[in-house]
Amino acid sequence: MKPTLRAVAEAVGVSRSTVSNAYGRPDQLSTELRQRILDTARKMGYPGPNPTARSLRRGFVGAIGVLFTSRLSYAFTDPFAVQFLTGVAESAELHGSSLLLVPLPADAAGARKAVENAAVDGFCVYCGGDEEGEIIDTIRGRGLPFVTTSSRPRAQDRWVGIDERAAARSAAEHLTGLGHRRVALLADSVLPDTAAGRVRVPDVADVPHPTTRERLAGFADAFAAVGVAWSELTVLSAADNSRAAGAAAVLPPDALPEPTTAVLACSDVLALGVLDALRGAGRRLSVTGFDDIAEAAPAGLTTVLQPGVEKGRRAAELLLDPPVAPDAQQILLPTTLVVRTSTGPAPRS
Amino acid sequence: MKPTLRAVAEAVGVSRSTVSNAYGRPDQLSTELRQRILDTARKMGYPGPNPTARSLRRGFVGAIGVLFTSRLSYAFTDPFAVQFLTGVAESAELHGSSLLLVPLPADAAGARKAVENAAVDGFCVYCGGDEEGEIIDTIRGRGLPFVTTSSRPRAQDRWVGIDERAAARSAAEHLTGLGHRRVALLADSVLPDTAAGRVRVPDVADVPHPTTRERLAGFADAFAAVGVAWSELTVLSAADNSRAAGAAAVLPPDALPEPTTAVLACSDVLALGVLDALRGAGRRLSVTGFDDIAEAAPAGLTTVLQPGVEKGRRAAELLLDPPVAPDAQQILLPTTLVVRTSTGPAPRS
DNA sequence: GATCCAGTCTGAATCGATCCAGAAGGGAGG
DNA sequence: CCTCCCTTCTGGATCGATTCAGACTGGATC
Repeated sequence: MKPTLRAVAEAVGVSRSTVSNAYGRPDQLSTELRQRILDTARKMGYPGPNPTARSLRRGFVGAIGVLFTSRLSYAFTDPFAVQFLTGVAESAELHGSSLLLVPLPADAAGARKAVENAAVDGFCVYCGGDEEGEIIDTIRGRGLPFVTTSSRPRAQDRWVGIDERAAARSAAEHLTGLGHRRVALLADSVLPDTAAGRVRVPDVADVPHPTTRERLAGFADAFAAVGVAWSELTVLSAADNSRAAGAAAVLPPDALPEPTTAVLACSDVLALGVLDALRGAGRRLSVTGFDDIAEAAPAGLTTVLQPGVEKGRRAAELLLDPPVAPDAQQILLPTTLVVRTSTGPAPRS
Repeated sequence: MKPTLRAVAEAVGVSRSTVSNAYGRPDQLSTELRQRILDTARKMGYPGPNPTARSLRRGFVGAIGVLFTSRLSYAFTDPFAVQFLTGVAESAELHGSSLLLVPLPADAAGARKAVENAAVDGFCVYCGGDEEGEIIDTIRGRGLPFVTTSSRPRAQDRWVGIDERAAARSAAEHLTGLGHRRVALLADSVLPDTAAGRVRVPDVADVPHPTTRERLAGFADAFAAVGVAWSELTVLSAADNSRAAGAAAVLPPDALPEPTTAVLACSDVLALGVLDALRGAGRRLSVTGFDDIAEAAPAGLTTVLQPGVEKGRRAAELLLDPPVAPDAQQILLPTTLVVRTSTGPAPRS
C-alpha cells in the first residue's frame, strides 16, 4: 500500500498539519523543513495528498459533470454534441476543472442514482428529452448548480440556448419564400414509440421532446403564415439521430407523398441522410437541416447555424464562474440561416 | 445546507450505520424501518450518501480517467480521438463507470499535478508524445492501474494498439508497387520546434514522438526496400494535426520538389488537407492517409484502417476487468490497407 | 525588562460516510 | 429450561486529508 500523509509525518517527525501545509500552503512553514518533508515523501513513495480525501474535507471536487440523455457512446457519434463538448472542454481547461462524463442508464431509477453518485461540483445538462425534468430535480435535490441547454428554461435556472422556434421558422420561411407548400418535416423519435417513417401527430404540442417540439412548431408557424395548416404537413420520424436513420425515414412509399417538394429536418445529420436517400432514388427535393455541422458545407446543405462550440463554452462558464446579475444567467445565442445548394425554387405544379 | 446521513439518523432515532445500510445494504435491516428511514430522508431533503465520502471510505471511485496529451478541447476536433473515446465510453457505460476527462496543462509540473489530483480508479492514456513517459511515471507513483495506446509498450504494462511500423509500411509498399520513388512524408510536429513545411531530419530515430517515429520508419522501410534511402525522402512537418495544417504544410515552394509523385501522411486529417491544397493548386499527386476516419471514404482517400472504436473499447475493458493471463494484457489490433482513388500509378518520368 | 509581533509548528476537530465486531431479542431444537 | 442461531441494530474505529485556534520561539520596539 502507498503511504499516507500520516506516515510521512511520522517519518519526518512532524505533525500531519505540517505535512499538509508542505503541499498546500508552502508559506506556512520554513523552506528547509518543507524541503525535508518533500524529500522524505518522495523517498517513501508518497504520491501526494489523496484527491478524494482532499475533496471531502475541502468540500469541492474540481470537476463538472456532463449529462447526455442519450447513451454516452452515442453522444460522440453526434457531431453537434461533439461541438458542444468541445466548448465545455475549452472552458473547463481554462478553469482547471475536469469533465466527468456520466453514462445515464435508460431506466429512470438508474439515471437518478447515477446523478446522485457523481462526484462533481455542478452539471451541464445537454439537450434533454422529456426525462430531463426528473434529472434536473435530482440535481436540485443534491443542491448542486447546473446549466441547461434545453428549450424550456425556468425563470431561476441557468441556461444557454437558442430560440429554437424562431430558428426553425427561419428555415421554413426560406422554403415558403421559394414557393414550397407541400413539405415533410423530419425529426428523431417524434413520438415515444419511435416508429420509423410517417407518423400521425394530431397536434405539435403532443410531441414529448421539447427541442423537437419547438422546432416542429417553428416550421409549422411559417407554413401557417402562408395558409398551410399543420394537418397538411407530413411528419416523419427517424429511429434515432443518425444519417442512416434519416435516409431510412424517407424510404417508405408514403413518406414523401407525390406533391411533396421539400423536406425540413430537425438536424443536419438527418438532413444528410435524406440527401443520401434522394440521391439514391434519383429524386430531387429541397432539403434543409439544423445545426450547421462541418459536413453540411461540403454537402451544400442549407441549414440553420447554431454556435455549438460557443454553446458549450458559455454553458461551462455559466457553471464555473456565474455572473452576479440574474439576467445574465440566461444566455440566448444567435442563429443564422445558411443558404446553400440543397434548396431551390419549388417546381410549378 | 443539505442534511447529512447523521442528521437523518438522529431524526429517525437510529444509528448512522442503520441509515447507511438502508441505502447500501437493504438486507441488513427490516423492511419497515428501511422504509421509515427512506421516507424521513426524502422529507428532510437528504440527497443520499455523499459520493466523495463514500469513495473515500470504500476506496474506489467508480470513474476512469482519460488522458490526452494534447489540449483536451483539441481532442474533440480529432475524429480518430473521438472514435477512441466512443469506444472507451461504450465499455465504461457497460461497466457503470464514469469517464473523467482531465485537461493536462502544457507544463510538465502542471501535468503531473493534474494526474495526481484526479479522483479515478485508473487511467487510459491516449496517444502519448514524448511527455508520456513522465505521465505514466506519475500514474505508477500513485499505484493506479493504467492502459497505454502508445507504440512502445513496456513488458508489464497493459497496452492496446497496432503495429504502427508495419501498418505504415503497408501504405508505402502500395505506393512503391505503383512505381512511386520520389515522395514526401507528412506528420504533425515532426521536430520539437514545430516548423511548418519541409524539415531536415538526419535520422528517423531523432523524431521524438514515438508514434510518428514508428510510422515514418515504416514508410522508410518500404522505400529502403526499393533502394530509396531515408535522405532521399522529403519530410514535411505540420503545425498540428488538422486539415488546415496539412494543407499549409505542402504549400511552401520547396515542400514538394519537382519529381515528387506522392505524399504519405501520418493521419487522415493531414492527408485530407493535402488533397485540399493539391486541388486548390490544380496539381495531382498520389496521397495516402492513416486511420480511416469517416471523411476518408467520401474523399476517396487511400489509407490504413485502424479500428479506433475497438481500440477504445478494449483499452477500457483492459482497465475495468483485467484478464488474468499476463499475455492477454497486451492487445495487438489488426490494420488494413484500404485502397481508394487518391492513389494511382506514378507517372513515367 | 515588558510588550508585541511575525514566523513556525502542533493538536484536536471535522468533512460524511462505511465497516466490523458485538449486543439485544426472539424463535427453534434438544 | 438451556443453548444456539438468526435477525436486527448499535458504537466506535476508520478512510486520508484540511482547518483553525493557539503554543512556542526569537527578535524588534518602546
